[in-house]
Amino acid sequence: MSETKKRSAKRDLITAAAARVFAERGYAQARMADVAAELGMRAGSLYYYFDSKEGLLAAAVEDRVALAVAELESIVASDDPVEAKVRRAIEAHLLVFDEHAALYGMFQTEHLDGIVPDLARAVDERGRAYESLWVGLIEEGIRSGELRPRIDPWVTMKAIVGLCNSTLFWFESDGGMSPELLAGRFADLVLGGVMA
Amino acid sequence: MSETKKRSAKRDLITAAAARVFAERGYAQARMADVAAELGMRAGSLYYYFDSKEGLLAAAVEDRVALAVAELESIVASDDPVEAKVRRAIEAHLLVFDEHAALYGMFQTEHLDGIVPDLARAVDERGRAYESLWVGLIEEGIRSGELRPRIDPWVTMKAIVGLCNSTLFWFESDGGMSPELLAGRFADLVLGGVMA
Amino acid sequence: MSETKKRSAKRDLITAAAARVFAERGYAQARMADVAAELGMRAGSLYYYFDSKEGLLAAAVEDRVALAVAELESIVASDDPVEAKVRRAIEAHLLVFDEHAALYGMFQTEHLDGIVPDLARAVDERGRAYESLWVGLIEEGIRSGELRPRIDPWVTMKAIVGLCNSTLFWFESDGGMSPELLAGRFADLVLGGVMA
Amino acid sequence: MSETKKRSAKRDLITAAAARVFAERGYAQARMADVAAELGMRAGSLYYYFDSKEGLLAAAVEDRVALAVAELESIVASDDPVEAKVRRAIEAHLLVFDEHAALYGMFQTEHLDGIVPDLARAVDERGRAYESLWVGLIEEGIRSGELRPRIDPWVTMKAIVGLCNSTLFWFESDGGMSPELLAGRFADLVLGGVMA
DNA sequence: TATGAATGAGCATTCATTCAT
DNA sequence: AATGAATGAATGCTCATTCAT
Repeated sequence: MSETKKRSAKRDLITAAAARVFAERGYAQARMADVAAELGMRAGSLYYYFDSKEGLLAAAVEDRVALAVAELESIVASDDPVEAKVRRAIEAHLLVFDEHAALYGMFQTEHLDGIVPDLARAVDERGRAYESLWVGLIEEGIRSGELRPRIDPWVTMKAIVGLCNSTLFWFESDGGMSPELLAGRFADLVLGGVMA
Repeated sequence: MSETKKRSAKRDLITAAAARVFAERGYAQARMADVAAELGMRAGSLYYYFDSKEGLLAAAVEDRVALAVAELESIVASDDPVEAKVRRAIEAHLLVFDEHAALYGMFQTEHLDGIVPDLARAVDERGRAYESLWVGLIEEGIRSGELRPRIDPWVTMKAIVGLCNSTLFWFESDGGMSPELLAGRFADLVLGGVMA
Repeated sequence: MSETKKRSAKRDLITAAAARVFAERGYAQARMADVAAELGMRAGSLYYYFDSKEGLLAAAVEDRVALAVAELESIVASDDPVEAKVRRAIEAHLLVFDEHAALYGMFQTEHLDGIVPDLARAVDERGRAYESLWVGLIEEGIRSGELRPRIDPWVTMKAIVGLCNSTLFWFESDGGMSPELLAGRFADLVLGGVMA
Repeated sequence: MSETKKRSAKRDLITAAAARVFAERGYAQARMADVAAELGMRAGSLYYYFDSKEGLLAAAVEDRVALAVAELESIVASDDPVEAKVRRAIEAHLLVFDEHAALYGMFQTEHLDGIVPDLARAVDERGRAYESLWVGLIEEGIRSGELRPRIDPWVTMKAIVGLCNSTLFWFESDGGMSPELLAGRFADLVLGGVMA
């Protein structure tokens, strides 16, 4: 049991390192030796914990995908007005990204379907679920009169999610601005636009 | 001259094919044989036109990067009101992306600095120039009173550009919606927000 | 006939260029394009004159190998005293080398048996004939009492020929010393040694 | 430490095999697979010990070049009469060649400057040092009256060194004659010539 | 006669993976 | 649990060679 725990802890260390390395250099450019070096180990040793590079990628990704969906689910289900929900959802999105930037970066930048098709499919499904929740939220706002009746819920969702996702390519929370503040600005833009 | 033209035309065919293949599978996963096959050729033949895989990537990218910057430049320099400029700029962005989706996709999804550092640097510079133009446009709007005085020009620029860039991951113009229409929706969102 | 002559003349130009290029870069490192460039042509054009790179090598070598043997033959057959014959033979050797340095350089420096076995065998035979003539000359000198009775004819031959051959690695007649002068010094050394 | 020793020992085995293969087939014609096969390994495995084919060549050559120079240095510095020094130097030359024929063969027969310029330069310098020692020895003999005053030290050096070097192309100590015996004959020739 | 274009075989090199220790 | 060593498949690249024009 203690052995098992130690092994599991080490696995976590490795997946974390892998997520970092994969995100930084790209999955294809990253070598197993790079991941191992990050941990002061040798490439061969990783195979004591994982079957393959793809397996390592899968493990690095698998557990953490569910988080964002669950969070958004609870936000949507709450009794807040839609405006508040949108604000909270955007903030939640950026906070998750901020914490797991390396991980989510891989979803955007890697051609995972050519590498780990099963995993890619699973991730895709999660993504669709996430998008559905957003669409539902927007439709709720339109129905309740809080959002403009003429906006296209699906396009709007794509815009908001795309906007949030794009932070992966440039935002670093240690760069002066907090993710919460950035989320506020984004929400302002999305809700009220820039026109005077 | 005719020979030169033919050669140049073939080079263009190859770079186009390369951009497609690189964008689809990712630069690292793409084999020279894939690019060649796209043209009914064999891998070795590509070396008659290009020195290396990296050279092919560079050629595929190089010439076309300047376009977007030039276009935005002329839009910003025009006499339109800022609102119209923003609308036109967003539309121009999406139109360029629609036409060269494969190409611009690579900028987002590949870790080019690890592969072709010089090219990556050059592309980066263009990107910064593009962003500067947007920031200038937003500041102009604030000064003229057309845009809200409290918005942060840089963050707003990042939001708009990120929003437009994110279409690379999902938008296909043959999917029912024209890029012009999508651009209009995006401009509505950016300018006026979603609140009723 | 005129056509044939022109073709033959061109073939000679090509073999000369090939000998030069092969000797300079080594047969394996030399590309057909290098040989062609030496003549302001393209690689493919050489195949109008020669079947293959090996054929080109063979042609470059073939005709000229007989020269040295024939010359030495006539020297040995003459009525001069052995000392004079040795002097003349050494000079002839260096003169041939000086004129066809590129060509003979290839015999020494290339692993021709791994590349053109038939040619290598033919060249080898010529070489043995050449050596036999030298051995005969030395034996003649011993018999006649002109050369020391205790020297080993074969080893002596190897020494003399090796000595002459070694000039290929350093001697250039435009470097200040004439091949005739060098031959004289070599003959002095071979005949009388260096001891006071 | 033991690990390091084992690794180093293996590296030596590989460089030895490489020297053999390179000398036999020529560097360009030799495949990494050939070198590996000589050791019962596969080509890829060599890269665990060396960076590249060129690196392997460099390693094969590097350490062993200094030997001959050092040996000649000590001979020249001794108190023997010049005649004895010359005899010893020739013998040393042939003995080194006999032991490392494969290695030194490459210096003569490969166009190393086109392949590993740095290494070629380094080897060249050693060669010049070696020649300088010989020239010095000959000048010493002339000054002391042991050698003829009229001989040209540099040409004489080239002759002696060239003579010794030429053995690389034919001499094999298991062919009946010992290198020591051959060296003796060469010294007789060099010192006293062949004339009766 | 010469060339531009294309080919395909060959080879160096990389790297995930295995395995005895 | 980890490593050093070895492997083999994959792939970029070179270059002799072919051939239609």
